Amino acid sequence: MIKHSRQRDAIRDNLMNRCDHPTAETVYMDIKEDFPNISLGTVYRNLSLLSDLGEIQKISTGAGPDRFDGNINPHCHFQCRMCYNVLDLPFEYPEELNAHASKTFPGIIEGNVIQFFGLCPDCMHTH
Amino acid sequence: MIKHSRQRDAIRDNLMNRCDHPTAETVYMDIKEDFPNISLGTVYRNLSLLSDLGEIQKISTGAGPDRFDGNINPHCHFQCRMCYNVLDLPFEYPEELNAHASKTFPGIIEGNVIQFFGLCPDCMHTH
DNA sequence: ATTAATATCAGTAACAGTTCCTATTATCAA
DNA sequence: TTGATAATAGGAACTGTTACTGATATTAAT
Repeated sequence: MIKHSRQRDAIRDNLMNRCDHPTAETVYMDIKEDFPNISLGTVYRNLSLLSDLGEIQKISTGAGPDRFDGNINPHCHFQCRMCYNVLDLPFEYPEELNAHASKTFPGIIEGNVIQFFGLCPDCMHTH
Repeated sequence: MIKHSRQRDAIRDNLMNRCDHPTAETVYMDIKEDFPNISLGTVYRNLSLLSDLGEIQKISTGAGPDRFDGNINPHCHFQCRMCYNVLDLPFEYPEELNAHASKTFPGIIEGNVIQFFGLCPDCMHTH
């Protein structure tokens, strides 16, 4: 049974009201302004819970810490190989991929993650 | 300047002669049979180097340690959410994705990673 | 409203995976 | 050969994350 908590609300709200893809540490620093005593462990625990509940999305890129996204609509992410920033990709998500892959796979495919990498607009110009 | 090393050869050969997707630890244990004194750090350093050189592929799934793949042909991976095993998906790789994404992205897209998740054939049956 | 049960908390220790450091050894060009 | 230096073994250190603890907050039942 899940009980309400002000800290969890603040974490959810923080993620819903931003368009970037913050790390747990970033969320922690932000929320500290309203909850000076909040613990980093609490942030991790709730980000993990919200992700399990499907309210937010966890993004593991393999470069640096995990990121989190309040937007759970299917979309792709891009990570810059110079600044490691993560951006949304505004192109239409290829919904048919799961069905396509399922045809030749003897297990059960439940979902997929598509990540692009390269140079972000900023790093492309400054380099 | 890169010098030759027997340890690096062994690491490369190990990856090339297997079809699964071992962790650094697994490669380390395997190679220890031929190089009893090899260091885990050496394995990590060379896996990272070979990956940078494009001779092997690093797979970060966000669940458990990174995996490595001696097959650098474009293909997709599947990770089981129960046993965390990583498998190759034998379907035709959607080569056009980069071009598709580039149309609406103001940066430079250099590559992409597609990962599927769900239940592998083994866990599908035993559950 | 009070109470009892317990989910969540803050704080901190522990943990896993990986990288870094140092003195020694192996490789290779001259 | 020999000299320069890349690579090594071994282990310490680091980063990101999870687990543990006793205290606190939330909820349902009285």
